[in-house]
Amino acid sequence: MAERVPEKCRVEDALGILVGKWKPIIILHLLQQGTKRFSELKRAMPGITQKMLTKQLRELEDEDIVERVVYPQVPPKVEYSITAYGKTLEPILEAMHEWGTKHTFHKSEKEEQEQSERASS
Amino acid sequence: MAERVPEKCRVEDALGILVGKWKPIIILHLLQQGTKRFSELKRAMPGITQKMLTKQLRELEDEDIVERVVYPQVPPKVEYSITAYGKTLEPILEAMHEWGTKHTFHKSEKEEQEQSERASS
DNA sequence: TCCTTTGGTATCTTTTTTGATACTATACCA
DNA sequence: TGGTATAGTATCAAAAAAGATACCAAAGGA
Repeated sequence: MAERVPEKCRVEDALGILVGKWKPIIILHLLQQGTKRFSELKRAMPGITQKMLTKQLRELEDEDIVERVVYPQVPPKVEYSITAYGKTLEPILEAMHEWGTKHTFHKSEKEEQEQSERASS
Repeated sequence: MAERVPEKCRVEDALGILVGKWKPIIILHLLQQGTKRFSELKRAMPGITQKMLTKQLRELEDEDIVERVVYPQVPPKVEYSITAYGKTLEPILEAMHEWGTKHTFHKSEKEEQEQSERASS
């Protein structure tokens, strides 16, 4: 791709949305499991605090990745789902998962190699 | 892709390598410009501190993404380049750049829409 | 002799993220 | 009357990331 006017780097924009200890997990979960309510998400992610989950969901909502629907009930019911736009993230996540899988393998290979080097010296 | 044994999510592994305020910039720069010495990298990224650049480069080196070559000279000369393995990150970065570009557009569209909504109410 | 250059390291401070904990409203149920 | 469930918010503390600044070695040049 020869670009005569070098466009600004937008990698960070994508990164900004995926980053955070919980965001990829939340997105993946909603992509794979469909609509979920708050408490279901929370139960599905052991270790996350309410505050964190709320915050991450709000940020994803602001970016139009996640949709939030409130049912006027008591006790409250709020459902979250991935927007059509949010689904466009899927290829990136898949590419990252694939690369990550290879990387895990690559790292363990490298470690073995280093160990045998140490052993023979 | 029907997976019977659900593999562990590796998105985070990829994310871990790309994340950091400067890493994508460094990787992209080295991918596009080839081998560079430390001072060239630093000059190319206004705002980065020496400490940060060193740290990020070390981490990328540890992950086998970047190679570091020291020339025994005074004053020192150290060259950095992307490894063959590091080049496998390119498709991800490209996908992210592409998505990020669309996202920038999407956001500005949304804002315009919200503004006209406010105006008509 | 002193200054410059390069590629760092060592400390300290500030900012940003993340986590822990307590608290709230309100319908329903026993 | 008291307890439960849901989806939060508010406050404070801890940890992690980033930034500012000072320092170092040793060759070469003025």
